[in-house]
Amino acid sequence: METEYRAQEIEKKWQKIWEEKSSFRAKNDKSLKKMYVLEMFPYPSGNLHMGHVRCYVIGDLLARFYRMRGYNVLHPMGWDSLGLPAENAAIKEGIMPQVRTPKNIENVKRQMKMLGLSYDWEREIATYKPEYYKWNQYLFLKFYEKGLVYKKKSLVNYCPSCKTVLANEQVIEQKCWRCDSVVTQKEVMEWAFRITKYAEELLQDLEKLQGWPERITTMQRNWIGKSEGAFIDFEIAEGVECSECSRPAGVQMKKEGKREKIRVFTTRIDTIFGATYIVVAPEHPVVDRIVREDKRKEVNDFVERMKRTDKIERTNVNSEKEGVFTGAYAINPFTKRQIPVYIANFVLPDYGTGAVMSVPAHDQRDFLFAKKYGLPIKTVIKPKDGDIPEGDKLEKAFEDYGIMINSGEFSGLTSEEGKVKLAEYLEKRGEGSKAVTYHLRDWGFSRQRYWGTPIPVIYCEKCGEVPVPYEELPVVLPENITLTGKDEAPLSRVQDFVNTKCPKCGGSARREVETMDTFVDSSWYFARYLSPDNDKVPFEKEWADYWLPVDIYIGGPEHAVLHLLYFRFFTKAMRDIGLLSIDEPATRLLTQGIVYKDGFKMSKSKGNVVSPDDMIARYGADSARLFSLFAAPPEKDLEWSDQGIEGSFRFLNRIYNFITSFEKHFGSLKEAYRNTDYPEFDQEEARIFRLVHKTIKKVLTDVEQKWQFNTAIAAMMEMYNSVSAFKWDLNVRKDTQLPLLSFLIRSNLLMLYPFAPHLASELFSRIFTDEDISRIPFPSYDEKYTIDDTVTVVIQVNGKLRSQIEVPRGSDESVVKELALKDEKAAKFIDGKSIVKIIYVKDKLINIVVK
RNA sequence: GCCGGGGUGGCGGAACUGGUAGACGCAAGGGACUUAAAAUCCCUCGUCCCAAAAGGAUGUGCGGGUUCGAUUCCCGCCCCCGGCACCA
Repeated sequence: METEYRAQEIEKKWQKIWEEKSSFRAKNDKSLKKMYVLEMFPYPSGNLHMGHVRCYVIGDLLARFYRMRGYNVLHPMGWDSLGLPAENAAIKEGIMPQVRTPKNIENVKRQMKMLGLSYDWEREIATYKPEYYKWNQYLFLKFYEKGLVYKKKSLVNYCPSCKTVLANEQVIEQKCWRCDSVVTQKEVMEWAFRITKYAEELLQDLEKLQGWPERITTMQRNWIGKSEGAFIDFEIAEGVECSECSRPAGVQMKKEGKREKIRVFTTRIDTIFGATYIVVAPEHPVVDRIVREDKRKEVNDFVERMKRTDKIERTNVNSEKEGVFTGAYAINPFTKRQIPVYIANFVLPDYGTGAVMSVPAHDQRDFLFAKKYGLPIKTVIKPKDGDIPEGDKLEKAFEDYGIMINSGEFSGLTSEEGKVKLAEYLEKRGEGSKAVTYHLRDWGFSRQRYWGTPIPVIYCEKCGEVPVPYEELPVVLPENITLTGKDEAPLSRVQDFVNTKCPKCGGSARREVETMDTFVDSSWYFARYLSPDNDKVPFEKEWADYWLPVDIYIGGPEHAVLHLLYFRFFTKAMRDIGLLSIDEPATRLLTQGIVYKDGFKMSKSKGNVVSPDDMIARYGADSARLFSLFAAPPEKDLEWSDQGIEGSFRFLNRIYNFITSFEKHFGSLKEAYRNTDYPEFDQEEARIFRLVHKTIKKVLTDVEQKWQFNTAIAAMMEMYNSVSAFKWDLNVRKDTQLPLLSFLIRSNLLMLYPFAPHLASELFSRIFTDEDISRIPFPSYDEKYTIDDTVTVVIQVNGKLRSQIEVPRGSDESVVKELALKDEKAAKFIDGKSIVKIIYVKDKLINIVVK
């Protein structure tokens, strides 16, 4: 490619200048209006691809733009550098993550610098460094004190071949991603964050996130899954004997003489008169207490089988619903009838109360179960405008709201009324209450892995579980370890690490050997950028109060309910321990679309990666940046196109050639700059002048308000197409055209700067000044120049476009009407017909309706 | 099944609060320059009718509706993408 525009040379030059001048340092100066632009920090896997590039280029565009708009911009970058890929590479290749990670970071950082991304590198952070993860441990301890961290028993994914726990992401179609063995479930003790404590606030505050895409807040809403209903206590019936062995059903009397109870959760308390059986989860602790002796073996077998069954399979909608009768009966508090208690696979132990009342007439799942096991079906709701067959004649459950029937004194109420009345009734009698449940579960964050943050807890035989004192932080990951991938928790093999002294009694004790989920690291990193070097606190409140919340957060939508939920949770938890005073971490969220290549998401494993290195070598960073922004609106997915980037490259070339063609006038152009009207402009000059103002307006609103970078670029291209077709004659019309051209070029380069900063800086410095464009205000426009004196009015006949005329702006209907009726083209469609009416939209169109 | 988002030329995509559909770019075709090619520049480019032009018809997933006028609003469908999914 032969061209005068030597992108690589120009880019190298400016990157060096920016680096030497530290051009993009954010100022810790509270008197300035601030703008915190943040991109989700990457896992440094070694190489970037165009998917990453797109995200960073969007952030960079905004960061550079807001600097020009006069903001004190914070635009930092760091490395999410703990986690499984490095550990697995270490297992495979024997290179320790401590060695590999800095190398990967170095390369990615090189690529970012080659793209000309304007980060404040002074604030760089890396989560793998003890100086960072020390604060994960600090926050753990603070949360621990607040009761936001606890240990619980839970089911996790486990690979029997690798003898290790796997993260959800590592389970691909129920198989271990590394060895292809079928993953099983294992119940282990693990550490968890009490995120459920914030369920309601996390849900409510979604309202505040007006600057987030609705689909993200909707996904979070669904994930939190609030469900309003009631708890109802069912007493276990006494004295119901087994018909075969005559033994009483289970142990019904507790010590205090109270009866055993099963609490169920329902959203349809209005159907309770139709509850003909109870189903509890096989894991439910009550099962063991109520099971009738003759059923014990059958029940135990079923429970054991369920424990072995894969959780994913068990919770699959299509799985066969099966259950076993426990032999016990419960008393329906409204009908007072004894109804059988079953255990079944489809009742989940950790949702609601782990027990449900079954109303087969009004719940399809219960209906099928009842049919299968021959349980009674009783209709208690009828449609508001019709009748319903008796339960045994139903063909499927009637699930809608309606009118209560067969419901004693409550018959005749609507479902809605019944819900309120029945809950009140129960509450009064102490047999239940209104209740709310959530789908959201606590966040189990223990990982039986090496490359993560050690959990700062010590187990002492005498004192039990003891948190590591703050002054002993960080608990550093030991390096004298060989990673084999065969152990459960690699740290458990490092005796120096495990064996320690109890901080309380000084006796011998053992350290926790599990590490934290890396989502912990990314839940608060946005605040660490504010005080990256502070070794006394995770971040200084002073600066948090100034910089936070993040104004614009950019990243992929795949984090909708993972990172973005944890990130919100941490913000609230940190607020409650006094570290922050904000409720939400980010005001505006931009989720950029995925970059595809050949129909697949661009990724290393698919082997369809387009490297920024190649693109930069061929076209330069500015072309790569421009195309990333031009190809589609930022939120939309995009197919990478090699031809597309060529188009962007051509555009930059044309700008370069156009501007440098005036090289001998550069001196006078600098002096001639002027952005106001000239009475001496001829019509064409005035048109160009106005076009520049219009383009500034378009670019400004597209970037600042609409985040539509593709149309902003299109507007600049349009302007270029017009001005390059214009016959410039700087010799004859020097007095008007020099200032016009100066205005045009200056505006053009300043507008281009956030998109293609190197080229813009280069040409700008050749003509105007060496000053950093970041400090020059973005061009402004004058509204009066964006409005033309004349407008095109469309002539329609019966709504169809027939002709168009130029008229002065603001022309009256009478004037336009006269012109329209005289119009030859339109006349053809009017002649011989009668005019019914005429609609005139000022400065837009005139529609003549004829018959 | 439920919840979101979306269907516009050969392709990526434009279109203000209902008012010229297809901006801008890519690809394609033709031409200029060149010994030739690349690069660059100019022209054409939704579909159909007409030899072509002029002109006309038609056209924003499908079918209806409201309106002088609908890509935009309403009703009923179809399809695609993403998320959740036995949630009681």
